[in-house]
Amino acid sequence: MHKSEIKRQQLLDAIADYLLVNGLQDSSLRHLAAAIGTSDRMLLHYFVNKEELMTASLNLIAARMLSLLESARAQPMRLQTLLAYLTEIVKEPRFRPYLRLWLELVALSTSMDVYRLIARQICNSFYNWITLALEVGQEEDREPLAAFIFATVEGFVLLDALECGALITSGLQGAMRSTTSSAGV
Amino acid sequence: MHKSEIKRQQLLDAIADYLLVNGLQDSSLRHLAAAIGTSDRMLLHYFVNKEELMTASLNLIAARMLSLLESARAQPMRLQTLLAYLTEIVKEPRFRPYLRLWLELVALSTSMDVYRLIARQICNSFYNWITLALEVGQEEDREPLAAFIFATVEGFVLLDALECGALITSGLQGAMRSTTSSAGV
DNA sequence: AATAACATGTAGCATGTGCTACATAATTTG
DNA sequence: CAAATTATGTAGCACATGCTACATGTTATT
Repeated sequence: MHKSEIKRQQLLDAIADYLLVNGLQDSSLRHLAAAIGTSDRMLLHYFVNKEELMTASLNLIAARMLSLLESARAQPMRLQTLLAYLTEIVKEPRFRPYLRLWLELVALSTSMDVYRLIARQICNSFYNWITLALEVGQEEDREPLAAFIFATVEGFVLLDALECGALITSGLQGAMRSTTSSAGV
Repeated sequence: MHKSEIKRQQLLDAIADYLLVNGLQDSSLRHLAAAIGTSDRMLLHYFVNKEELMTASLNLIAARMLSLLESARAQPMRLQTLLAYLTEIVKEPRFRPYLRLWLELVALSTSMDVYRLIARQICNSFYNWITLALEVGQEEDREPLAAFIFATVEGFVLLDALECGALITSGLQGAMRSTTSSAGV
């Protein structure tokens, strides 16, 4: 790998860190550059324009996120256990920044094409992860239940962003009740 | 009500419409003004600054949303029925713009203080609405189940923004299975 | 060592944005 | 009707942003 390639990767890494902490709003070239100790001039030396920079950074973030997910893989679990497990994970400091950024990506993807692709990609990573992490009685239940868990957990991510911790706790409790007995029927 | 108050309300109404269609990204004073047939100069004549304008518009949107929710109220339903009902509602054209905007509000609220308050407010409207729309066997189940429904439906909103219709359908199906039998235990 | 390729700094342009200053038309009010 | 208040236009400022031009140092290649 050429030296410039290495430098490029270092820049991307630093930018990814910045975006995870600060979100996508305060990410002008000058801000980014200042935060990682370089200049806007340099960023445009290593990337053809801002769009390429952002795409590359977000792809890196998506990749990191995927490996984070993989590192959190355990034995397949039943619906209830998996839900509780994911609810805990969602609140972990190492996951939260990624989930926040993902939320922002989804929200922005409706009006900014650049973000849609990556948001979808991360969406698929999540869904696939859940699909494999789920232990089901009948195989035909797997995909629907995974999608259901996915939605519920994403709802928790959203509530977490609003700092509605109480609602999450209560919500998980609700999920438990609704899935143990026939409480909801 | 003074004439200028009326005009102010008309402007707010038009701006609310614009925001619901175009989101919060392309909402510079000049854009807003052009879209509703006036000038940035006029907007700053009726509002002290952009922040006040946005706050007022978003409050109006929140109020509209609340009355939309009220108009969708029906007899209290059991968990499963309510989930299916809400899943339908989420996709309705008259609701979708509000949900999209709400998603954007939540995503931005982590980095922009202005939006946090309104996002929380709408959050509470939703939750309260669900709480009352739910029919439970035991009263102690109400709040947890409401929070659970809330999270799941918000997850659907998020998936809807990504145009993952298939996942929503599948997810609802999963919710059905998990709440009817002991599939998940 | 000479030359080419790359790295980095300084300055600036074009555009967009929130907002203001100053002026004039329109309307209300005494 | 005169005066005061309100509405609206035009111009522009100050700042941020993506990006470019030009120059100069720095490293690599022959």
